[in-house]
Amino acid sequence: MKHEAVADTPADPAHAPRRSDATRAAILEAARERFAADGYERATIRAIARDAGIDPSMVMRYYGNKEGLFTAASEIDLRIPRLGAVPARHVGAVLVTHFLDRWEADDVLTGMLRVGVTNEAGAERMREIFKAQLGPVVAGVCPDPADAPRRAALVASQILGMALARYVLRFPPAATMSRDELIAWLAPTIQRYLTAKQP
Amino acid sequence: MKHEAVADTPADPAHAPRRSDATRAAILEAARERFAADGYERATIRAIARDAGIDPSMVMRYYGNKEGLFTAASEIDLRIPRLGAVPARHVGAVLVTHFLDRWEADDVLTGMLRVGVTNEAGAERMREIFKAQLGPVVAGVCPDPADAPRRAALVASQILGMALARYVLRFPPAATMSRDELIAWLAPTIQRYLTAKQP
DNA sequence: ACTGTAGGCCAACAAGTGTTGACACGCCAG
DNA sequence: CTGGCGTGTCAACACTTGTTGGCCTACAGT
Repeated sequence: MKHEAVADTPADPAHAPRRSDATRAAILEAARERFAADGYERATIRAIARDAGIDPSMVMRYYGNKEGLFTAASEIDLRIPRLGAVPARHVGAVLVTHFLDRWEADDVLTGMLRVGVTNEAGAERMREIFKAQLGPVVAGVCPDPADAPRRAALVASQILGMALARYVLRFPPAATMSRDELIAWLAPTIQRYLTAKQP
Repeated sequence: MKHEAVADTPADPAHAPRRSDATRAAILEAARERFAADGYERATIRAIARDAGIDPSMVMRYYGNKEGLFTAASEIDLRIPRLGAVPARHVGAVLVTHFLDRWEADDVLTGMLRVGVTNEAGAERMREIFKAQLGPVVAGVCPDPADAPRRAALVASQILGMALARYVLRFPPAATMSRDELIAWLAPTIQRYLTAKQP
């Protein structure tokens, strides 16, 4: 309880910059990489601290415990683009392209997937992220907002499935297929899930 | 090295039945459940042994080490049906239906997914299984055998993505959607991946 | 009946885990 | 200058992990 005032939410944007901000950022970056590469259990606090070049006890002081660190490290923005501007017939292709980009931009999404599969807190985090960020976008382009959640789930299943096969499991054909070919195959699927009438 | 003669491959079908076969089976069953529920790291040998009602050291004697146990516990048969008999236009629906059945029959596939995502040996195992069991079936129904691997990867991505969303991550809409509705949505996707001309 | 051996349990090992508390340095306000 | 506080290290804790070796029991072959 001693360091409570220090350890509590650093998310306050109006907070004065602290001298330790660089360390905090280094910890977070190292944590993201380790969680992405190893999953929750095998990503040890000691390894993360070593990567960040500091003592493991600092991680505890700044983030409370391992779960707190994970929570802080897994604040994810899918950065889904506005779909209002793109022609309704192309939203599938735009979405697939975006997710391929997003997945290759950094290893945050791979980490989310690795942790979400073996850790209930990670799974809950994924549900929140997709509900909050993909849900509204789907609701904006599908015919009847009432079945937007179902359509979003279908879209998520295909997007996540491809990411799983290509970036995590590394199925040879999925991992080596060209980006354009992949888009050509997946875009119609996503398009149909988004806009086709209920089968 | 002492028990080498006992610990070596029990897969030999012409082997005399041993008194310990019941114990071996109990260990394997407990291991499958634990791996499925907890993933590789959190499924401890001690917990598996407790479930099987024996001492942890027995696991070591019969399966060498944890990885050997996993190898033995993850011999998986997808039980994909012969598609030669079904009309070419229905293979998508048949395949989706089968995989939903197979996934709900036991928790072996969920375990495979949980372990494959965080463990390289598990990933390799998944690649083998899908290549050996899904590959030939796809090659049998798709127009040009040359691009069968790509089509199989696409099929796998959608199948695994749905299993991930529905059975592992438990996305609310994906987990609660009715089986028939799910088939109606997914079957055309699989059908297209299998038989449509290259886009 | 006797003996070897397979089946099983117990206790322990070394290593690694998350986590904690005490202590040292250096900055900044008073 | 001096005190307090933020930043950081060190050493240790209690615990769990995979794994090992010794010992006991009971069955099977002779």
